[in-house]
Amino acid sequence: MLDPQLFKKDIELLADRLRDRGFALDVERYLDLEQRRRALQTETERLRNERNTRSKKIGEAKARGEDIKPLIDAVGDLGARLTNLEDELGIVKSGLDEIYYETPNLTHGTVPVGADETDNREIRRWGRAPEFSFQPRDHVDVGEVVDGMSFDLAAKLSGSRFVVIHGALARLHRALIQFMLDLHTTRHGYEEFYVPYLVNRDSLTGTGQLPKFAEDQFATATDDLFLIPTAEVPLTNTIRDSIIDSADLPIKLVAHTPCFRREAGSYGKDTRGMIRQHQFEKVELVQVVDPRQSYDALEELTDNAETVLRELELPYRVVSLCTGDIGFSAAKTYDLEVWMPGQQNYREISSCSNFESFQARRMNSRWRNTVTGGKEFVHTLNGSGLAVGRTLVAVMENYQQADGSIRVPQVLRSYMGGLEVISHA
RNA sequence: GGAGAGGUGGCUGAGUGGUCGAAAGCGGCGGUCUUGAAAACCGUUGACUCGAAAGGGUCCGGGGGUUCGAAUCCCUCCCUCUCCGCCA
Repeated sequence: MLDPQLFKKDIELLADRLRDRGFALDVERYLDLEQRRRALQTETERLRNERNTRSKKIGEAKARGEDIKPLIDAVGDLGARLTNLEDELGIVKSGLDEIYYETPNLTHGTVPVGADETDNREIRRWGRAPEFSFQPRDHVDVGEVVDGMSFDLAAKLSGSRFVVIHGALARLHRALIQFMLDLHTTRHGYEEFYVPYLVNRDSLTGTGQLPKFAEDQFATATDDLFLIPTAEVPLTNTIRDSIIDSADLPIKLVAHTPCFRREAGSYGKDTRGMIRQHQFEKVELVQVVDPRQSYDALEELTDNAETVLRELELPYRVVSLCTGDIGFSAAKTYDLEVWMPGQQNYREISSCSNFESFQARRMNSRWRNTVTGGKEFVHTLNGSGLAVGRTLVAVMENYQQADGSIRVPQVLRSYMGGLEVISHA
């Protein structure tokens, strides 16, 4: 949520800035609602004041033992008028809330302006694409050769966009998780968290998935709970409705969780393999910081995620998402894209964002500024460190050998009982 | 799932229809005393919101209701605790 003052002070300027990211702010509707809100609120508060004053007088008169009947009669239909006004005000306010909660964040000045992903800016590249003396397979074929991955079996159990992994490949998948968690907790200063995978409406609203993106969430039928689309939701919401001591900043959290996404509207996209699944594992990094440090924190967090790829010796590039491609809640986002030999292309494997105070305002998460003494909104950040399923895919494709076997990356061997090559799951 | 007890300010906790945004204690802040500190004593101390200010409004788990008036009464949901049942 943006600062409502931005709407009040100069709505046209705001609308103009939001246009960069392809969002059409309904200025007319806002102005109409805000004008009515003002009038209704003033009148409602005036009537409440009158009711409060009269009621207090009745109480005083009763205490003195006077006849209060005439005073009660004099109140008349004040209560009914007030109820009507309050109802009307409530409707206008929920209209305004809709605007506030469904308006995306403003982007940072360094974010490239553009319409779609073709306007994203490449920041840097690391590593060199491996050269093969044979035609490299994609991960589906590699998985078939080592017999460790089944989409048919998953379809029988659940449907499309699921996978069953077994044997040594399943262990490799688990090794990636352990490796990532150990790296971030021992070298990057994050505290490991175990969190619920089902969260309530308030949590999803806090981080920005609701109300606008309800169709992307898996919801339970009888309880108002949702499967988390990312550990960002439970991790970031740990600071909801709280005031943080400045000495406790920055807060750096990491968790491994499954992530559940309906992938509504991506029916024709990435249907082959395990690139886009309804369920996947992710190790997520979250930082809560002093607003003055949030852009330094974004660089640090991005580097934390990159370190995973460098340690795994997977070639990648860093891309700054443009205004037309950046997510709803983010002020600035770096995507990490890993080289996929099977597709001869870079594919997103991590997304690192600074949300500035957008989530903090929704969550009412503040810190006590020791200099000014005031309570101010914190800045929140998060990033995948990394998406485990896609990392498995990247390892399978980059480490494949002519016979279809997979070399185990050096840093993972201790997690694999010393295994160096997976030739059959 | 069944039975019961609760949810009040940073914390503990009083308050069962009216001058209650709320006693008291603890904690915090300021002061007196002290070389300094502790103790003691005195004072002070909730949040949000509208307003230039004066001042107004809202908030006693969430939502709804009764009433001129609700922390207090009623309904409903959520959460915590105790006992029983079930269970990884």
